[in-house]
Amino acid sequence: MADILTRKLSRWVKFDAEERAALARLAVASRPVVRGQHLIREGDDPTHVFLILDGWAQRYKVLPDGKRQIVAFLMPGDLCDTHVFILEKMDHSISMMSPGKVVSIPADDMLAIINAFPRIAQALWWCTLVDEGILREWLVNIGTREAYGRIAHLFCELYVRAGAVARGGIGDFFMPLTQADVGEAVGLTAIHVNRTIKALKQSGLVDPAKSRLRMLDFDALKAVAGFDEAYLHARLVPVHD
Amino acid sequence: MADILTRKLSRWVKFDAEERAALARLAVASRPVVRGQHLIREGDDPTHVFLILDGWAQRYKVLPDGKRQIVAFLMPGDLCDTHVFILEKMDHSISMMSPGKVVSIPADDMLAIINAFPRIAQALWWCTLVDEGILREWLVNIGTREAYGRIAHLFCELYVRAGAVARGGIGDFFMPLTQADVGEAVGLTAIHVNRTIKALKQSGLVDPAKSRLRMLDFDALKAVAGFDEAYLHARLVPVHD
DNA sequence: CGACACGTTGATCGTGCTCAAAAAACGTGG
DNA sequence: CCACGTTTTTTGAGCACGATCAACGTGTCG
Repeated sequence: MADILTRKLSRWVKFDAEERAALARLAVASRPVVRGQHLIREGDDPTHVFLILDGWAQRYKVLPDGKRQIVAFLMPGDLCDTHVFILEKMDHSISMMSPGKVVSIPADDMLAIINAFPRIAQALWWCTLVDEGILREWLVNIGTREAYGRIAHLFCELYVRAGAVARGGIGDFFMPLTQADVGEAVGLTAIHVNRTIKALKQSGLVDPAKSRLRMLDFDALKAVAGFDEAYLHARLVPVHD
Repeated sequence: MADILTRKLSRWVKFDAEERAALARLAVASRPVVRGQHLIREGDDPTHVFLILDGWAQRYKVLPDGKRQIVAFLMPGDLCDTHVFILEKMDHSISMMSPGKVVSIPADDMLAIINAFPRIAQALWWCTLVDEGILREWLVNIGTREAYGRIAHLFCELYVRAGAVARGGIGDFFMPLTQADVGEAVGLTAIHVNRTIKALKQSGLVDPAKSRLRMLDFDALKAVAGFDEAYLHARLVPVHD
């Protein structure tokens, strides 16, 4: 169960037994978290790194006028910034979007494993670079696409990242976003998101149910989104849930 | 001249003589580059890291329909992704926006210095985290602010990052962006950027000249932009140009 | 069963886009 | 140094995507 991190990192680097053991040791003390619970808040001094074992989280910033912008979604296997603890203050918050399980890894443990296992360090670097790539792609998404393609693109990304891609481009996966969340992620009003999703539904591309997204025609969705998954730098076998 | 990197990194970590020497050795073989010249292109296999010694560069992605999105501006002292070479393929391009000078650092040299000098490694991490913070802030900017505040925010950031902030909030600094560049960075049409800059000018906030931006009232600009520089995680003395 | 979160819909308004064109600034070669 | 082409800035008019305001439905859980 708790080897999600190992499985994720194994996409890029093949580990030996010792490395696997070291990774497994990181994730021993998991704790349950409820929906809406914060892992860390803007302004906090980060002393730990969080590993999501189960559930989805969101990384976001709030403006003085109350507007929120979600800047990332975190899913099982994702590590919240391998090195945040270098900074003195978080410049954003992270909260759970669904109940789940997380592990808090002390900075020292993180540094120790990085120093002891260069191949693990490299895999973690890979993750960091992929996260940055995702951030850039979100910028492209918000900056250049209009609502229809923008939401389609987000759905494509989540589908791939969730490791849920199935043959035939038809499937169903856990996706605990409210329409308001989608809006805050792609820079649209919840109302407009609602209308746009309705259009996507009517085009026979997706069919959102409670906390799930049913993918009806992934190829068509990719086409309307202009989705090219190269930026995810995925390799080897995807993780399944 | 070539110690810009050292000066930048010294914002966060104080180096001893040996560390300074190692950093200086990285930047020996600089080469001149012209405006528009590419340092690396999407799809390339990155084998080097680039250090900008002089001039500004842009990091961007192009969509099939020809739309461009600039995802970062790079200025003197900036390193283009300490670890890109881990990836097999660039997912974006980097080109010069002005003539300048750059250094190509082979991956091995980069790794060597990181392994030999933990404090340098830490400073580079800091840079990476700041770059990510900037990316997140851009997302917030495009996702939540409308044109006026959006462009104001970009100007604030560039002013601070250029190390040009002067007492009184009045000053003048090198900023080689065309209005089209601004548009591609913040997700607006060049035409709308033009009208919006006109408004900023008429409000007495800024006054753009050829390749320069004259800051007329930084405090007022910060106010309309909702600019909070915490995300730049700056410390100690800023670098001056 | 009642409260609250989430989804859905309508009507209207406005920011920013599109298309079109011209003026100004710039760079390059004769 | 001026002529010329190119890039950049500027302006106008009309349109559309998405925001805003205002309800109302629907589901879920205590």
